[in-house]
Amino acid sequence: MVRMGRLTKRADFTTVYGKGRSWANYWVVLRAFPNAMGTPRYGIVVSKRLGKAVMRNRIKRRMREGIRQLTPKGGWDMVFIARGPAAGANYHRLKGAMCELVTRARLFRLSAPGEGEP
RNA sequence: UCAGUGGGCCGGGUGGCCGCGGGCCCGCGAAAGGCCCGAGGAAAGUCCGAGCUCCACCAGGCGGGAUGCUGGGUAACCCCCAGGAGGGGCGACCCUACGGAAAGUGCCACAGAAACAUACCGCCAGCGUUGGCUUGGCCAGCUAAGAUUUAGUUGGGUCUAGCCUGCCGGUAAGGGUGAAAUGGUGAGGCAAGAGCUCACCAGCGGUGGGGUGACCCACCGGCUGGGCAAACCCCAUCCGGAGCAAGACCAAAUAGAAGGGCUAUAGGUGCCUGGCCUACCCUUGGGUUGGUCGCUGGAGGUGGCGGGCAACCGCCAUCCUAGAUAGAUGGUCACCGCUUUGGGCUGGGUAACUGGCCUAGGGUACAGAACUCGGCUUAUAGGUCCACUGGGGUC
RNA sequence: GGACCCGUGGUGUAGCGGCCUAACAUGCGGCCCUGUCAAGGCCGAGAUCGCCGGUUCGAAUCCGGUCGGGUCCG
Repeated sequence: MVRMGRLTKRADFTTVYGKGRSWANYWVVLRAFPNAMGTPRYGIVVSKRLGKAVMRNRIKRRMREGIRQLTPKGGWDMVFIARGPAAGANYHRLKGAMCELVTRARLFRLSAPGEGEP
């Protein structure tokens, strides 16, 4: 994931948290809010409650890989928050959970249909 | 072969597809392309010690902290090595906050005579003494037989012996306790006892010898009075404080905001003093909360030679080996290792036992650099190597 | 990343090395009071003092280690 496509500042996270809508399932919470730059940006939150540093880094790497496989439409800031059961989920289950949330939020690009199924 | 002790090392591999960070080259370019590099033994806990940066600087004191057998190593250390002492183990070997209780203060609950000052109970009876009782002798009086005398009885004013009580004295052996009781055991000795004497052991002091030293060995001497300093403390040695969110620079931004103190006044990183420095300082409120540097080549790794018992040190050669910043070093699939459980086939051996192949299933740890090193501590599936100890068997 | 603080009944706090078999408040259970509830009164239960070692005759307390919570920084 290129630097431009990431949420890096505390303020960006606060904005998405405060003003954005949210969707959730058993593993992941998605919060999203439109931005002004026309390209999507992503953020990942893994709480310290999910494990030690090795476990948290593994979850973040799997979620980054999941985001890389998605092609949503631009102009939105999205924050994926891992919930407790995500610590025990493998990559495919996490990707499926993230795809489901993006589909429900109708953030997939219209020109690339059929990306919904994991 | 079984059980164990000490030390070292490894801690998955190969391939496909899709990706990430950094450096260099080529580009106008953070684009595309090419080449190279990219987690650990603990990266962890942040428990010690340093480098580095800032606090303007210097000196002294107070306060505080740390260490604590000896000698070395090191930049330094609560680290490491070697040795001593004490303790544990049959042994290889292991463990130890291991200075001082004759500098002072404090504490030692309950129990106990008593917890550190010597009293109490008890034991002894040589000498003196108060009172009482008993036995025997002596003396005096009375009564009976009556010649001195004998017997009985009364009285102690006298002596002796014993007992009780009190004072004085000799003792520290004994005193159900307690975690701990004034050296221990045995023998002699004594009025009773006691290192009072003797033998052995433990402790103390002295002399001589060995060792750099902790300490050890030998001889001699007199005779010995508790524990706790991870209680305050004393002694010796060491330590200024904070920490890379240290700190420096660039850009942007609010506002020239309010209050207070101003020539010995304010400030100067725990406090005080002195020198000295700054001229403005302090408090409140507000703004920025972006980028670059610090940032990775270092008490560095590997090999050889030399010194040293060792830790380690010196010289030479050679190598460059992570630098992220919502935080890279991966995701996924397949196969193979390793290990373990069950089943089947099979080899060696009389047997106990031991090996090979196939198949089904399980497991494959602890854990992620964040300024950098040296240590310590803690976590860790499994595997492997070396040296050694004890028991059993065979030759 | 760094610097610190705290662990004692369900909860919030006390607690001189021996009087600790651990105190107080609140909460909990039962009884009394009341027509009923609250308040009040009486009684009771509830703690391996986070865990593991060490010092001491003796540890909640002193000293190490470890685990779990929490706070602060520019």
